[in-house]
Amino acid sequence: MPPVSRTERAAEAWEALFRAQVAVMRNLAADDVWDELSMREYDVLFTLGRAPGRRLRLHDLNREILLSQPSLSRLVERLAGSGYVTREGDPGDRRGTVVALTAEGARVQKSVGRRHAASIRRHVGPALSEDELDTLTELCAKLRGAQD
Amino acid sequence: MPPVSRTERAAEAWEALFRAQVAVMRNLAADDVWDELSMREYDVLFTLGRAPGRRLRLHDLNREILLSQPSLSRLVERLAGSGYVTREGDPGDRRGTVVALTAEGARVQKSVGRRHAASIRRHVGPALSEDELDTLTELCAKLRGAQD
DNA sequence: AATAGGTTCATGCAAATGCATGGAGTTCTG
DNA sequence: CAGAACTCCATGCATTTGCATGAACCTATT
Repeated sequence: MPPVSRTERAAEAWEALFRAQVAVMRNLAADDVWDELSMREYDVLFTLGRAPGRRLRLHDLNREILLSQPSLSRLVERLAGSGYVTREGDPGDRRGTVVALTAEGARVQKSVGRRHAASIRRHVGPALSEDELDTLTELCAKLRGAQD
Repeated sequence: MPPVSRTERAAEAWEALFRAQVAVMRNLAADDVWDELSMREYDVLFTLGRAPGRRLRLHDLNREILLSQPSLSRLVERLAGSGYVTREGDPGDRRGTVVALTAEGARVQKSVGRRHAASIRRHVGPALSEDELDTLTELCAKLRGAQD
């Protein structure tokens, strides 16, 4: 067996992470829980729900969501049209737009989230031991923390 | 500290994996290596390059690529227009379309792939130790293997 | 062997996405 | 403090995507 360089290990790890994400995502997407919200819409509402005051600047939201700035702008526009979020100017920086989760948005997020969590339990839970799940969480957090 | 259920561990692990994927992906996308191919196009050419005979049925390709069947069909159509792949009927199953990497397609894939690998080395390599990279690879492979 | 049911792929069409750009506001600089 | 440079967001426009559907083919049942 030839020696494996750090570069090769990094490439392997990323490849494995990416493919695992694709495989799991496909199964999660196939589960019948996305009747009220698309996955991306859910991601936005979920991220807002975690934020202090259930509100975020559009720009900050954009750092969590893998979507271009104009696309996120329009996704939020649609969510506002559905009554799930509101958009108001930031008094502290008048360029900014603050996106806030509404009560209805929180309700829908929780409703979908409950079913989504069950879906994750089914697809991810049985794949690894509890220790392995913890290790995976730790390594992914570390990897994420090292970005930019 | 309250006890943590298996369901919660699974949700945490998936959340961490997903967020890490987003963060790394963002950095990889920002690197200046995508002038000849988009990331999705690269993914298709890369996947074909690994396949036996550098060719795959469209349906099999679709299992590796996170894209709907019609979208992949048209992405392959565009790649064929660029001369990077060919499409021919499968003699064994005349419903099928076999997508094959051309020499030019392989050349472009390698050219982009070299720079992409360097990009991965920079963004993923320093984040974890070599043992941790190996562990991450192993856990992701196991997770992926447990899907469907 | 005929028919029903399933599989694989392509196409019409509406919706979503990204890029380029511009306007409004903020911060930096000399 | 004037103006240049930068930041944040929205909009026009072309491209890409997904959904619904249909055509062609394969397979199983009787």
